[in-house]
Amino acid sequence: MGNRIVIIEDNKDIREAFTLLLNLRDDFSVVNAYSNCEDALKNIEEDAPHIVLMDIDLPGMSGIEGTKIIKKNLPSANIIIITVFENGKTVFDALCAGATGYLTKNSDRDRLMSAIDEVIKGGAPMSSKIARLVVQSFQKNMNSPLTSRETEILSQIAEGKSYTNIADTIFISKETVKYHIKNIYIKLQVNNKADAIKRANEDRLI
Amino acid sequence: MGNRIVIIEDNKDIREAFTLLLNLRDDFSVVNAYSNCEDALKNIEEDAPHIVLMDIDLPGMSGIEGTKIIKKNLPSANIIIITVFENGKTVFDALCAGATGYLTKNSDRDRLMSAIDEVIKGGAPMSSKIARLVVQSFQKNMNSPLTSRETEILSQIAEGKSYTNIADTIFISKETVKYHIKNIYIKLQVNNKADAIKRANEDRLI
DNA sequence: CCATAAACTACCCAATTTGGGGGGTACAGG
DNA sequence: CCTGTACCCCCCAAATTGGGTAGTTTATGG
Repeated sequence: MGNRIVIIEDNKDIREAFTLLLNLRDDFSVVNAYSNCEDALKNIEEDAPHIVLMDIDLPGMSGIEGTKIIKKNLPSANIIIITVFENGKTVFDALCAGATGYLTKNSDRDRLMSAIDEVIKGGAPMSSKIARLVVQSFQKNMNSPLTSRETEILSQIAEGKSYTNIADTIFISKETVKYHIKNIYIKLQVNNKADAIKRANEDRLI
Repeated sequence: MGNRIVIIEDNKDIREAFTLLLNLRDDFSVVNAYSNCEDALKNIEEDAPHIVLMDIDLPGMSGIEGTKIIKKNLPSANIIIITVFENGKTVFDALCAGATGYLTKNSDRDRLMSAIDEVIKGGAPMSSKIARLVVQSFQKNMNSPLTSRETEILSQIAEGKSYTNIADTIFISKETVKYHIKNIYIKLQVNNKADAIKRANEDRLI
């Protein structure tokens, strides 16, 4: 029951260190180690990895692009990103692309091992800061200037509904919907739907 | 430097077991343990906890409602949910309410300790299944019927932009935007914005 | 090399939506 | 009693939307 592992990392030293380290475990088997996504993709179906350790900053295609394509061609692969990047955009791009875990490169060797174990057990290993970023992305603004009715209506605006449609779903008149939207626009200092939705997302109002 | 901890858990045995266990550590100090949110909220500012261990299924106000109010009154508090629920809705409601961590009740005592350590270090401890749920919530559909241009335009529709606005931001004519939207509607089998956005969210197209 | 898909542009039309301006009632909490 | 919130109604002009039809160009793959 050796778990098949593929490594994609352009730094030769790191690549070889990972390979040696992981092969020490008899339930792990590094089937291939590549220096770029293009080469890895040529063999991804034959390699049939359960787990891919993926760098982001690679020559040619980025690890995020590579993640998308691997998940398309081999959806069962669990991809763990290992990178120096810990800014929000990169993290969320990687997760959207289909990454299962996200470790920063300061993680020690034990953490790498335990991350793979976690993935096998159905988890999603992340470095502390990354996990906090991810969790914070769900949190709503606790000091919204909007009333609950206004928030409710703004949510539906963000779903693309028309005033008429909103009125029908929350059982008030269209005129009342307009009344609330006018107040929302005043409070958010905007004067159209798009800007209101933008503010709502920026300020986590919905 | 004792980290102030408050426990909110209606089961007396668990509440007392947690209290005893945590007080074994000299860097932890359980300042109070309550059986419901209402009582806890009366003293939350004097208790001034760094960390709150919170059950969800409580008499009176739920732990999720309680989390919202605590985060409103004491935003610096880090709330760790400890519960039997591991369904998606409950998890996301808790995170939206402001929870920093989420453990299921089958977690062992060491996990409880390490979770608190993680929170103090700036992390967001989650049980394996929960972390996977959270990470999966970001993943896009790899088999979208839409072309990349269509996806791009649908995203902007979902941001509440008008055709004109979209046309200007991606430097194509308004007529071309209309052309793409017609095709999007055909592919998604809808005939208006709201339904398209709904389908896009259901099928994780954007 | 040809077929196909994708991206692009254009014009027509009717119905709906939107944003802004008024005006009002009712109820709850400080 | 006053303020905030929620509710409802009218008017208006401009913009948006959805649907139809009719093309060009570019790139990719069989």
